[in-house]
Amino acid sequence: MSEPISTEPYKGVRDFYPADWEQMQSMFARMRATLALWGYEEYNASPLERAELYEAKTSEEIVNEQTYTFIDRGDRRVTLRPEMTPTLARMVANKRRELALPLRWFSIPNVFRYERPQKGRLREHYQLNVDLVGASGIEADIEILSLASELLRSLGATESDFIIRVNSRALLTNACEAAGLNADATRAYLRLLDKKAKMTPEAFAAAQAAITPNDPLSFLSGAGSSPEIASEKSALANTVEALKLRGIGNAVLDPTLIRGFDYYTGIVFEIFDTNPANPRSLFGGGRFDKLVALFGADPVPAIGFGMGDVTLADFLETHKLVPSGGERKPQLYLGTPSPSNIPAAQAFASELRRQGGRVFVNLSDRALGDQVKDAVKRGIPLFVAYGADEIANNTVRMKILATGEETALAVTELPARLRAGS
RNA sequence: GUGGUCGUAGCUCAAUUGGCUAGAGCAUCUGCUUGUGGAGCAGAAGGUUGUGGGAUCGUCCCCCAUCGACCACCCCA
Repeated sequence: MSEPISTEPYKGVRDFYPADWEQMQSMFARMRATLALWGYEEYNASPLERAELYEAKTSEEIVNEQTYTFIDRGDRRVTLRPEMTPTLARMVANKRRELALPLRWFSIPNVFRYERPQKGRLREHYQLNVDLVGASGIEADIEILSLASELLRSLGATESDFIIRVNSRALLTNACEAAGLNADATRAYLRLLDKKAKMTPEAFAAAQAAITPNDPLSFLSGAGSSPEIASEKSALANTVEALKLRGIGNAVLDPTLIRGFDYYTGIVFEIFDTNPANPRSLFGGGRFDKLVALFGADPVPAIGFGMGDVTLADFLETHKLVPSGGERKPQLYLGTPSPSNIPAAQAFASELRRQGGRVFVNLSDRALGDQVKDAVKRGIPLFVAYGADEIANNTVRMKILATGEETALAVTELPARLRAGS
């Protein structure tokens, strides 16, 4: 005998029992409904990708230390996708000539990172990815930011629950260039800036001095500022202003906002929870105009964001916005006075299902009273016994378990009652 | 990858601090109750105390390792 196999899921991943999955699906269903209203189409892909896909542009640390990468039996290096954007870019590049740009696409993939699990962070999570591909310019930026806001609102959040911080990678890299930083120094500076909020001013100043004698941020205005910086700044300000005019008042400029991925080229944004109990970043995104061109295709501008299910669920939890599920549960428990009635009950259930009823048929030999209890425990709202009497008379008694009320019905009336009660 | 807290029944927790057969509530199953309810009563089942070593006359309790969960870093969603 070998060791018994553990029933626990693999470290950092979750099992979804029906109640859990129902909750996930109901969260996703609302997002899908909103996205459909905005004309976004759902796509999907395999979680397996060639490892090279991530080596060019995803952040170095993620690729080196946080991916599941292995060699397959054909000596190919394979990575379990840590994020969806490179897959999207690959798919777009692959069919570049036949796709009608701009694309409004979304997906809800599971993505994988080899990390130490903790609050809001697991080794596998589901991440809504929303992208607008093939449109550059401020109107595309505004649409994506509006949609990000609308998705939270469609889940019940209000503007006071979150804040949208906005910045521009182009602005920062231009400023670094103006300050005389080379590409490596720029990257180091951006990483540093990303941590600024967590550092003391003295520590930040010292770390900055180690990279450059100049303060790149000082080139964002005044004498050192270039025409490119000026135009990017006004575009960013216009974006925030336009959002206000369109009813999104919780967007603010934040010159220290960076985001981790190296592929961002323009606007970047991040949504933060305003609740002091959960002050973390909820999700974010940005513009990645050069990613598609990596595949040798023509450049295609794109902007999008990714929203993880774990942080989103935490957000909904802290704001008491947890969606209720239940739309897919059975409506009717068909009880059988005797096991010998089961074949007839199954046939009756089939007929009810043909007419749209969601029916659960008892398979046990328990007494009818226990079957009623069973229906209550399963949360099935209606109970009908189907036995010799019902078969002989073509009538049933439909019991509403919440109230105890019983109604006598011809069997032909039952489907309409199920549709009415759904 | 670094540091910390914690692992007892399916779940939530006890166990007089190292000393009798590891207990209770909830949940499950059976009976009272063979054509319709959640209650009640009676009963049953459920444990190698995460796992493996060690120290001790003796361990759920102490030590080491390991696995897992949680928390803070790192990084990020």
